[in-house]
Amino acid sequence: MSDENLKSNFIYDIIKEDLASGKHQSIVTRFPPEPNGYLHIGHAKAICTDFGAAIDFGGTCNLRMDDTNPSKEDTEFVDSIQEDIKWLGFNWEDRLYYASDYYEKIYEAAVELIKKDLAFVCDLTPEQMREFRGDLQNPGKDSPFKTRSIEENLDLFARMRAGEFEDGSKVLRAKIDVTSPNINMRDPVLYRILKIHHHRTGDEWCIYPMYDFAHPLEDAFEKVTHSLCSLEFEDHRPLYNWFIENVTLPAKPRQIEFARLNLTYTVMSKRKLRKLVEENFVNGWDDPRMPTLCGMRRRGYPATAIRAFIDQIGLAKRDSIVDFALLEHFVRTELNASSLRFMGVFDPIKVVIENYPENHVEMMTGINNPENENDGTRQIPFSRELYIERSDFMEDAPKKFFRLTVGSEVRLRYAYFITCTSVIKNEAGEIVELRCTYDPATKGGDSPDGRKVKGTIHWVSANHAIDCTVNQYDQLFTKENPEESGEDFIANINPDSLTVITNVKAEPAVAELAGTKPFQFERTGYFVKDSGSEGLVFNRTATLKDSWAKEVKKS
RNA sequence: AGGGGCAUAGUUCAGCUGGUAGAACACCAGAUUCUGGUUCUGGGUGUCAUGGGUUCGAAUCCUGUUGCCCCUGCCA
Repeated sequence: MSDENLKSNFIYDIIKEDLASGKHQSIVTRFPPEPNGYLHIGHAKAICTDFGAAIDFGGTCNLRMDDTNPSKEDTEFVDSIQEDIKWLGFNWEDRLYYASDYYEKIYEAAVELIKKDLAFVCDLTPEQMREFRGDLQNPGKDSPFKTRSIEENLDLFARMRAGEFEDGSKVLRAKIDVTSPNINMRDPVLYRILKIHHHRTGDEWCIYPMYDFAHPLEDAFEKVTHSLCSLEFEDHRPLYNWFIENVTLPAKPRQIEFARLNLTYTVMSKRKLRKLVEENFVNGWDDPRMPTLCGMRRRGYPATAIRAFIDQIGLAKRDSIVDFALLEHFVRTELNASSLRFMGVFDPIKVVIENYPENHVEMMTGINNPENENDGTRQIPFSRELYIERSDFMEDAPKKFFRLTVGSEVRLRYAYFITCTSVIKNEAGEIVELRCTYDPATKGGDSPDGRKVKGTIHWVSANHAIDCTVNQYDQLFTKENPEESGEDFIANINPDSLTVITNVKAEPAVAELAGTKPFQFERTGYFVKDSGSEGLVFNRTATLKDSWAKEVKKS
């Protein structure tokens, strides 16, 4: 990519500079997820940033499972993570790495620090360590074990590895500065004892390195040049650099932090997402209302839309909340270009065309996708009895209502002009049927006399309609920021985030074509077949923009 | 209170070495349209957090202030 077309952000500025100055000939980045949960749209920002920078500058990006805490991790997640990244369209080729593959080297690094008198084995309990650490106002105090000899530390650390001590009884700590105003520098823990089975190394290890120690080493082993992470690690950077300086390493990576993605009407933290799943506020991690990548995939969001979205939001250091409408914009843009079109009636009223012959059926030709001729056409059966959308008829219609009212003429898409002559109601006063007449000369939807109609509405033939089920998804939360001013986000869950409609009346073509790719129910929205259901079950990906709804809201 | 960060349209971001601000989305108005969709045209809605300073000239440089975020796991 040429420089002019490159997006402008502070990280790209740094990379350009490093390349121009000759500090690096080419760049290496990495995406380092911990395999302890499902990826969400926030991770997509990191993925697009890490892989994207490598692509834009002709470098490489590694995928690295940061599996240093066996108590939380599982192979289930290493599989789903790879699936999601592939789906987004990124390729790590043969560069799939695991922190656990470096355990021996990380151990050696710890030994090197001990030998340099820069690390020691500490017997303080977690509670004691907290006391000794001090707090934001007060400096910490040295551990009484900090004075152990190098030989004793070497011996003790080897025995920690050998499994001689119980979980929590000892840790290895760096000797830095317990009085540092940066709490991360107050002799941080390097290794802890965890007699837990690891999903890859099994029972080979009972001591595991902490993130702060392992991460800079992993980056250096892989000769990562730019290690991109989120803002909360800014305070850890001095520690990151301390390890890079004090351990003998093949490279000196640079950590750069950027702001995470936040989106309106959703939550992004793992803890909160887990709560939604575990307490059944949603139906699993891939529930289409979830901001997880698997959820969005099931919802029908195209990967290309997510990438375009991430591209648009930019990269910076300030905390922000991106408008969900921007994501939807890219989803609609993508889907408008690629979706098949069908007609489906969600809330039917029966229409009888009084002057149309009984038992007669005509086939009308519909265009499958006006944005792409190659998608061809289909045949749609038309007959005397039809269904139209309840909202497409009004008895006392305002002037701007361009749909069906008594005495007005509208076009039935791809069929005829019809005029409503009367309304039939039940005892409760509800409309149960509309009687209409059609103009035979308008077949196909055009009038030979050049007469115009203000509205075009969709329809299905009552006898030919097939029933399908539609999951109508809406925002999971009622507030842009569900945890505004410390509110419990659970209290702001939208009770109407899912509406299931079991008897949507659809044209027959839906049965054969709608399962193959995303489609649009014309005038309604975009849909995909639900991957978790049998039969004709569709998830609403997004509604179409609706300027009439806006008009109604105004008055 | 200590440390680390961040403040530019409603929102997310551009704005390089100083020349009174732009994009996308959102929003408003109109045109086109056999989807009230799409497309097209027009509209900037801003004390560049704030006070002071340097300068002919400051969103850009210096400085004071305020606001917001993060940090006291043997999590990452």
